[in-house]
Amino acid sequence: MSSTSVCKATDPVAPMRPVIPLYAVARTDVPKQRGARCSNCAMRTLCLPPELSATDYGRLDAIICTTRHVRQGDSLYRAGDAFQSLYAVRAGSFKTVIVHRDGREQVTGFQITGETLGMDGIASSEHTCDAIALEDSVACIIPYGQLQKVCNELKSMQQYLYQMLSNEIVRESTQMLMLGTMSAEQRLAQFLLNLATRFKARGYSGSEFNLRMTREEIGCHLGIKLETVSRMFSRFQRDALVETRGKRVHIVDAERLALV
Amino acid sequence: MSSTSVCKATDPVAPMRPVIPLYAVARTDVPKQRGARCSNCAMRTLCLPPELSATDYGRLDAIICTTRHVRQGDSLYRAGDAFQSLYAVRAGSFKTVIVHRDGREQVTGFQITGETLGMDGIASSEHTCDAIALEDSVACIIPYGQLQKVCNELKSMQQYLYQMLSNEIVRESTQMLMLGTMSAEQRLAQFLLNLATRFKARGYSGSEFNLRMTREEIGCHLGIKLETVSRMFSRFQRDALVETRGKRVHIVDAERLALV
DNA sequence: CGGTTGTTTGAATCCGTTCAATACCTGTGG
DNA sequence: CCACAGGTATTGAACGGATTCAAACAACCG
Repeated sequence: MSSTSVCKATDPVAPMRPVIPLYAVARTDVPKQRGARCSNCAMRTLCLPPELSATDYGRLDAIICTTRHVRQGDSLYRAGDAFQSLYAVRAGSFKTVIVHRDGREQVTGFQITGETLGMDGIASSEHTCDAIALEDSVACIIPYGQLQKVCNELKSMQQYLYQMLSNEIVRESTQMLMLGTMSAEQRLAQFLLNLATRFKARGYSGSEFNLRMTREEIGCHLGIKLETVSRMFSRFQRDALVETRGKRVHIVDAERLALV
Repeated sequence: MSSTSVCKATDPVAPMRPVIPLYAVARTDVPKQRGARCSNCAMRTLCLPPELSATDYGRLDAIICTTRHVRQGDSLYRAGDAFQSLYAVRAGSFKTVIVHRDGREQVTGFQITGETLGMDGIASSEHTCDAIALEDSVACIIPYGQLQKVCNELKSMQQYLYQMLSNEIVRESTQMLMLGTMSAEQRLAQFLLNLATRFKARGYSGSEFNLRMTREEIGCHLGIKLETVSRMFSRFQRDALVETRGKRVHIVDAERLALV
């Protein structure tokens, strides 16, 4: 999620191996801040195409020059906001939520370091969901108009953007499969294994981590009630698949968990 | 869905007002066929950006020159197939299905005339779902590589492609909301109203139409069992919201149906 | 330290599933 | 043309997984 230098530093777990060092980030909630550089960002392997030259990075540095600090619970953008930029999570984590007229809420995704936000806004020039910080977080601002210009000259970047959009489509399809066909137990198992994979890809432990979201937010993502989430955690504990203590998660037997 | 000249012509309902005339299409299942022309296709307002010049259309005609006829039940592409083209439905209709290792199936969407297929394949150069024809259908083949070239010269087309991808993301988010938060009754109501809107946008009746999919396929899309779909149809009938006779649907009271 | 928020667990209830039987529709072949 | 077959749709009754409501507990913050 974040390096120890960022945010509240109350996390004694995930950053034990700070494999991906990040710049120190002031805790003040300054809306924008210069100084971010793609060219030497530790996250660049996650949000940029792999084969970029030094001059390519220079071009991106000229575009993505601001970051935004978002306090826990605050929004990066809200449904209805004019779409102007994509965002990359530089530190911390977010949830994206769509709210129906009648108040129904669905968490459409959780985004951690190196993942991208805001692609829903391209269609209608308006965001269709809220992006809320799960902890004090930092996002890189990627102005869409300028990104397009870069894409016109940098074909690999253009291709990468198409792929990111398509990836989001595939991710959501998978989530639909989960919501449409799986039991509460299976949904939670898949959710934990998916999170584990993403943490591992970032150099953190894939078996021990801290959840940044509440049981309610997990339930709202998986289409089940928070009580059910809690019951399933208890069941996993009983069956020696996962150990939990509050937000702390230890996946004991990933293989069996996948077969639930 | 299709004009009377296409397919089995067993549909006495939807094409009663053939507002969108289509070219006659031979019933033989020829894999590819020349002769399609974007410039004078009746569907062009649906799958292309609005403000194109004659020369712009000429460019597209040079690219999208083949169509493919797909028999009911046959696939346009399958999960694992190499991604090479996007597809636009020219006549008929399709469903897209993801199949989990364990056999679980989820219908991620239904595509009718003028809608687009295949965007899931961009991410990994492989399709991730099956696209199956619900009736004898015709799809325009849009070679992705060549489309990219056109996009590089035709900015409005490029923007449109980005928007189409984003639109798909938004559509899937909405579907997730449905799967995650709504009762069986509400899901079916929303589904029917959504279909009605799309038919209406194509010049057909928004209150009377024929379903092209079975109860099982509807259920598989809505995350409920086919028996439940049937029960909800019966409930709507009892409450004078919708009248059905097999695949024939008449939405009697759309306002109340939306409030279910 | 007290108040707030988040988590766990139990018991009763309910919605959707499962299993099963019957009816229907459509295309096929006698 | 009618009868038949096979897939599709409807309906009932019993069951079960998830929800609801409620209460107790734990963790966190000012």
